[in-house]
Amino acid sequence: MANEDLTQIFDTIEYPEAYRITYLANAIVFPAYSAIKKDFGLVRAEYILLACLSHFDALTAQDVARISRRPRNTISRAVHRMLDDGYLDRAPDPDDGRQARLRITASGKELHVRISEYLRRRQDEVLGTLSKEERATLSALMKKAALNAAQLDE
Amino acid sequence: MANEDLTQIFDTIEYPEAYRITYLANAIVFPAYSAIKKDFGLVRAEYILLACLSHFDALTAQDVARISRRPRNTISRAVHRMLDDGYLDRAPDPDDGRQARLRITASGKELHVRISEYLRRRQDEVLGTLSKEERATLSALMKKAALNAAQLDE
DNA sequence: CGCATATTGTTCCAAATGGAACAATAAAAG
DNA sequence: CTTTTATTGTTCCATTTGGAACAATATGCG
Repeated sequence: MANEDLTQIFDTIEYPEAYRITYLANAIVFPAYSAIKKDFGLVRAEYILLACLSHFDALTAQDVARISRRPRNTISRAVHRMLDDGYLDRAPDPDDGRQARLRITASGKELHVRISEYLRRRQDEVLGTLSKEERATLSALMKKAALNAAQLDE
Repeated sequence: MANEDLTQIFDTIEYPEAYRITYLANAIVFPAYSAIKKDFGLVRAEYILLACLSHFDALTAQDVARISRRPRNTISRAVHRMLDDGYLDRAPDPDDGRQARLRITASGKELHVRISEYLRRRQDEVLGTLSKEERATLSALMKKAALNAAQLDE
């Protein structure tokens, strides 16, 4: 250790892009996640659920699992808690007895708006050194890769 | 659900860059992580430990915790398991009785090389649609942001 | 139709996780 | 020097996590 530069690994690691991506993800999500847990008592699967349902009309638990790449049972538990707390509504799908359609309630939406602020703020801090153009470029390239990733595993 | 486009959220989410970053991180890390756990029986903190020690001469457990943004106790446990398995060496710091200097062994390094392959391969799949120039641009911008993030919390 | 196979949501259980408190050591303050 | 304050690594404990098995329903195929 000593006072070596702890960031040299950004260049020496065998998978530099993957490392930087996960590093950035951690840098954004961990502090925001801690604050959200502390201030609202929500675990990650729960605010992911809110986020998904805020941007789609109605989803099944399975949809949320796919979108968020989390195991179904994690989502299942989150659904129960959010139902109990009144942030979600659930209605059986008339065409398929196995699945249920989930919708966010007004109070769920309101909670999501408050939580998004935490993530948006931390995102802006982490990306604060990029110029407007750099940030737009980064964003566009990440979208391209993310669309590819989404397609890879479908 | 229906067959709506599950990727529309990339554009509608309140924190688009943060969302894309974590989405990409998940897309790369989750499959690789599962495979590593299955094939080598290592949990995440353990291969993170290997990765850190493969790229620094000697680190304390605390250094690793800082580099990887994980709680100290998680790292502490990983250190014990890796010591037992012979992937690490530990020596008390002569100048500071509280800390111990960790080094990777030859077999630890060998294991790290094999594991990196999983991450590198998945990284290349996910970034496969980017041109060489695009990928270089993405990589450079992420490094800039990551360096900023590293500085933010020190 | 009838039977194999797949999918959805759930429960079970063992393992991983992380906050908090702790002892040991070091550094800072008086 | 003595007394606070900080840091390191560890253990404890409650919570979260995710793989596996499960029942219920749906789909594919003969």
